[in-house]
Amino acid sequence: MSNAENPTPEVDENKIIAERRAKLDGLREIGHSYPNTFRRQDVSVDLAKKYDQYTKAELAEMEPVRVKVAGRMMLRRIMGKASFATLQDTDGRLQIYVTRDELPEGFYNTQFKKWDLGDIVGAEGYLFKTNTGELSVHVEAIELITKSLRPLPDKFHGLQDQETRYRQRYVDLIVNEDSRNTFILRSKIVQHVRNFLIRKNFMEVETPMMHVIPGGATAKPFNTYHNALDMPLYLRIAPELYLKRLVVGGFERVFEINRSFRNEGLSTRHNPEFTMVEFYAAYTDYHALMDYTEELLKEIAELSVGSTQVPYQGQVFDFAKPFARLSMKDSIVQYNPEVTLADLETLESATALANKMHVHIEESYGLGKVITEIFEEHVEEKLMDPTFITAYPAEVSPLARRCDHDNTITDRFELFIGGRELANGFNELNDAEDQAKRFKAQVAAKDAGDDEAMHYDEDYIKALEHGMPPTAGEGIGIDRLVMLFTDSPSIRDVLLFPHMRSQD
RNA sequence: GGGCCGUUAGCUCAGCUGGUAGAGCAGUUGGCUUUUAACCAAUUGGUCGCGCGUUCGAAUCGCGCACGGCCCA
Repeated sequence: MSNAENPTPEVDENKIIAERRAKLDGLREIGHSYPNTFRRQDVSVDLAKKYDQYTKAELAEMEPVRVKVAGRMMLRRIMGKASFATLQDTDGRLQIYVTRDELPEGFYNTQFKKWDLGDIVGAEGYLFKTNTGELSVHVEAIELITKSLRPLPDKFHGLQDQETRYRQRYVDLIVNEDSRNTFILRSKIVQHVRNFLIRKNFMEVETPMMHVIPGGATAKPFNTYHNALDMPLYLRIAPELYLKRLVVGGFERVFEINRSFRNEGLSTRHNPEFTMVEFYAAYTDYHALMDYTEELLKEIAELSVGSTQVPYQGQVFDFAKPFARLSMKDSIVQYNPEVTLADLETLESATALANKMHVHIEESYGLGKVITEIFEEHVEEKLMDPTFITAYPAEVSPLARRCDHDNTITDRFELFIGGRELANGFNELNDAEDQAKRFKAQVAAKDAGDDEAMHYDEDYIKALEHGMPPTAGEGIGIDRLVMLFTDSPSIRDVLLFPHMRSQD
């Protein structure tokens, strides 16, 4: 709340708001503002489910169905001594029918007709159907529960302005049903992910969001500060290293639906804070995780769109068949016919290829990094139907276990759908000595100027030295998942309050 | 960071090659007891994102900035 010396300036007052404030003053004078005494007993969707099946005549003949409803008044049609209004409650809308002669003397003209669209009202009465067959409440008592001081957007066009929809999501949610449905579905998807993992015997945990050493991903962190401890802290870039400490501790199957923070630019695919789920399972390998992922996404497809054929921005992705599984090198060859596997065998040939394909590389890159850059530039965006890319170079996978028959690559995969990375999983590196070496290589890269490279996490090494059972772990981007299954072009469309630049 | 587009009434939008701003909805007033974006009549409402410039005159042209959208890096 703003403090007393600095009251919030009423900068954008206009005539409409002034009129509504005057109406509120009138309500206050009769001692009837912002009451919390109305107890709603019925909601629109339940009533529709139960009673929409009856005809006007049937409803008129049966024992009157008494209801008590509440909602925001979205539409109103005043026809002299009677009116219809449309109330919007949690999941739907319901029409009410109000007549002058059934309300207390004078109430209809001096109260009801002075209420505004956007006001929240409570009404009691009985159900009936109108001549045009709409289930409605014939009102016998009605009251204003919450006065709204600001006008709603156009009742027909809703709120179109993207910026206002993001900045004032509450208005967007009131007037745009699509937006409301997107976030309802997001909630269901998150719930499904949670239930899926619990069904697979994972345990949900919560680990620190403020890290002394940011780890678990290559990304720039946000800095913060603990005053009492007089120490710098970082907002987590990933929960990975804490979750694996838990596996060391004996919680062999854990997951965390986590908010993580990365200090990078904003785009249609990136928000500085984002949600993912990470899960780790001991005595399992990454093949099993790919199987889980297929199963989970197929279930979410059916939950979200009722089909395994998922439309996204004019395309359709197929979740019915097993996802393609392709090594990174094979994918480069498959999607770039002019390239051969031999081109990817040595640093020299791969560097030559990168130059030929206009892929930017640095002197310091090893073969694995060069191959990864080529993959990211010339394959990723072509991976439409769900595809697992496997065999990631060890050089770009500092936390993944090396492949038993080729120590330059790791037992790792990423899942791509619609040209976007959606998940990342691998057999976890549980060799403390190898992990220590990889951290040192990361620190060297950091010293050489790579500000996304990892720190050396001594305590994590200590944990691994106690012995971590062979484990596979995976992270799935929840925001991107929701984008996919709600056919949303921008991550901002699936974040209730996307980060925006300050308006001042 | 670069390119393109946008910003006009509370909302949705017009506003041409420069002549001082309009509609629909919402609001206000009146009419209407089964309406459906109700309807009919009258009516209020604007720092044309911000700043500088060109011009007799700028919502309109130029430059800069802010915020947003899309594309690219």
